[in-house]
Amino acid sequence: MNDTLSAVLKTLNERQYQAVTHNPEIPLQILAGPGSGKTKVLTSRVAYLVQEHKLRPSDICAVTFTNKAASEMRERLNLLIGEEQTKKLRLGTFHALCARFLRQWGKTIGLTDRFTICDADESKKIITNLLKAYDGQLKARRLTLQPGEVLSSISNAKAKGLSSADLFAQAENDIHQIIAELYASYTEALKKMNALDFDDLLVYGVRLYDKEPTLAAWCQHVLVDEFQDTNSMQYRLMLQLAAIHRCVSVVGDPDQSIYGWRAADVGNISAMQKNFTDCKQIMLEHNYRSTGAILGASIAIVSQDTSRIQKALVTDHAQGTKPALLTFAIEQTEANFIAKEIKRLVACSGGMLSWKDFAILLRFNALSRTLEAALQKESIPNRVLAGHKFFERLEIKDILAYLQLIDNPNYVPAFSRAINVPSRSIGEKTIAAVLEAAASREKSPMELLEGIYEGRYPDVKPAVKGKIREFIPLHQQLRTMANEGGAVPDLIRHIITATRYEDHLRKTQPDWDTRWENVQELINYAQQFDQDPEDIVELPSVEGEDGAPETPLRLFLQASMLSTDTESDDDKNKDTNKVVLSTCHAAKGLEWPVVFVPGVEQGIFPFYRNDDVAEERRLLYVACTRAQAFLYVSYCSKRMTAGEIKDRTISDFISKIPADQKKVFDKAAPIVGPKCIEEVAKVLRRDPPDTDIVEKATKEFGSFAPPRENLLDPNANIYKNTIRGPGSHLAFSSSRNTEPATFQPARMAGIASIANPYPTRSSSQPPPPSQSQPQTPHPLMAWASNKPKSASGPKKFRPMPSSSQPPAGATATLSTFQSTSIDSLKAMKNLGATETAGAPDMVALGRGAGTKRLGMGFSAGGYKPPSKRAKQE
DNA sequence: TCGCAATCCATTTTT
DNA sequence: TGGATTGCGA
Repeated sequence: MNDTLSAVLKTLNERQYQAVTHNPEIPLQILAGPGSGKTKVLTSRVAYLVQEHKLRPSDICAVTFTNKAASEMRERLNLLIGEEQTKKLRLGTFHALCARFLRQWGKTIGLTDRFTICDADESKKIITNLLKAYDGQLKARRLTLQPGEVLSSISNAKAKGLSSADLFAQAENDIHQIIAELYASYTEALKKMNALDFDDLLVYGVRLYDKEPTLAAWCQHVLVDEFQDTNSMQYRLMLQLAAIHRCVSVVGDPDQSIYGWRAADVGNISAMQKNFTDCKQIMLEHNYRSTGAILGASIAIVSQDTSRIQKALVTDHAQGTKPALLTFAIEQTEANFIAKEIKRLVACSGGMLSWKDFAILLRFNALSRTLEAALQKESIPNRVLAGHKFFERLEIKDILAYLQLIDNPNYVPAFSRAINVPSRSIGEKTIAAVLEAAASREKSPMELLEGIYEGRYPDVKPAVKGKIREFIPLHQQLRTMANEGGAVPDLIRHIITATRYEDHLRKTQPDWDTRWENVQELINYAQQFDQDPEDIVELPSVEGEDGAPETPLRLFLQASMLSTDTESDDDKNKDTNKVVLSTCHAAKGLEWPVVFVPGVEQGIFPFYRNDDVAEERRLLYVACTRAQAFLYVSYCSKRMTAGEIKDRTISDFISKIPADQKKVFDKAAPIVGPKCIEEVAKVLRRDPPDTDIVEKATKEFGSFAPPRENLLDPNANIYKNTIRGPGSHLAFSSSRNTEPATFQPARMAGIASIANPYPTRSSSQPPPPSQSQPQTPHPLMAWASNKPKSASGPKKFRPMPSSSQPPAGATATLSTFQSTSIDSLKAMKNLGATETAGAPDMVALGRGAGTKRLGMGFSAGGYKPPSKRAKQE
């Protein structure tokens, strides 16, 4: 066992240690509450298996729920067992692992190795086309059927292992029957174009091991993270992988099961106990993340679920600040409050908290609009987690379509897209004609076009021959390049040159410049991928059944299709100091010192379209348990819904908390004084801020008191009575009635800027004293002096001027690391870490409040929120 | 086939 | 309210 691992083992509590070192031969279930260090345990267990039990990494299969979790695990393991070993692990999502297995052994069940992975968008398009055949029938019966509906029904069926015949047999009405029929024709369509959708990866994976169980012989140990969110196909896969050696470790938390809508089945936890009768269960109930008060409130919420398995959750942390439960008149007020409150906490903490320490967690993405606007208005840098994904952007899909088509000329979605990009005046009609003609000759659409081009086949009805003069030779060239093992970046460059893609973007897209940058980023990604391909470890080969050697192109396409969050492997985003806006779902597994959960209203929590109320409750629980030190739950009495302002009521999840537990929330935002901050520093394991700064700021601020009155009045100046002294001119600007700002000259430049956390946008206000202390800019200066952007100002993210970077050599001290973070592992490894005195490293506050969505992750500059058409088609 | 304008519609979560 | 879809004319 190496030093790093033994150092980590020493940091574990008894239960954690027990879990890590548990006999590998005996199946293990770890039920781990939020913040109980489950990832640490799982990772350490892998390391332990390798180092103590001498398992070969290539014989270990570790499954995560997201790619992000996989790369986080990979990163931790790099430190624990070294990159060399980590690379050999079979680590990834079920989907990614299955893709790998199927490439290798797919022939066993009649798949070709050339299959294309079809993403949800493309699936939807296929369904939309198939649905057309039912137009008349549906209309006649006055029924409507959305493609999305059909798709999710099919997806659900697949996740449960139901065939179209099964679905048909179960059908209770016409709609069900039609869906079952569509399922059948969809399956056939995919088969014809040699494509697998996401669910198919699992379905065929299971089929593979059903047919050939020995193919799992390599697998000495299976580990599954987020086990409560596995669906029945995934569970079956786990069983199959474990069938031979029966060594399994899973980690999960039934309270955090929030993917039922994706056919996840918590029942797998008890199913596992039946399948492995000797299964050992270890509970991790010690929370290292949150204060007692936050845990108390969270438990008060989740324990309303009477069917829930009782589980304790304890913490060593202080009770801390009570979570706030706030009411607002309307969403704008709520959003404005949150923005101001973020600034207040940054100020009151003397800069110990910075933008990146705040998260606003939402039930659904659309709620972010008001908040983005409010943050923007306050010049608070922010980013939307998830949002639009890089690989879903129009310009990226255009290029990918060409690449997919080279790899698989039968893949209709790629064909339909590439053929008319840039526009060759080949529309829907023509494409339909080509597809039909191709089908009748049993050729791929590309083969047919080549035939037409060479005059071997007659042209189709809307003539196409003249329009493909350049397209066909281009395609042939690309195919040759690819077959000869050409590098993907070269292929892409060839595509964009030959199609004059840049011109095309310029002509068709208003924001062509950022799109063009994204294309460049795609090339970069491909380049990087070429040098450092994942999946290099061979799976055992099967006589005569192995897949063809992977071309760089195929590996690239597979990774692209399966990659959702590209940001994780992109370091650029890691150190961005921004407030995070995220859905509650996407926040799973993450934590922040301060968390806001707005919109806790009936209809949103629980979401009105979800029948599974218990799941919605757990979702709120997940959101609340992300918070380390401060938690704000809020709701509005009115909210704009469906274009109309409607009355709203507080969520049952809050109002139905039994009376004796009601005190878990405070009806007002907390008073954040020096003592509170000291406690927070402890919880966050950070150095407390300079008491001088806090004291001075406190004085200037009066009481550090939050707004306490009349939140229900949309025009209320909620800060009016709580901020005194120089701060009093800082009228809270709600939507309309901004009080006239009477400026009081700053007394001392440095302090004034601290005391002025709420700069108004009023034109009567002179510019803040920003240049006053260039040598030692106070942390708070950055935002305090951050001039509001003009209303129509550029939305682009501007990189920080180098002058505001942290001073060279400023390294975080050991104590600032959070105990279980990657950083701390690095720290343990790198014991030479420099200690730096004093100054909190908060200088790097971002300027310019550009919203940057994380999903794209590639270009550091210039992402614009997706425009209407960005969504492509 | 494409671009613009009128119209309609209604707010989820993601591998 | 904004956005997405549909329908029309060039």
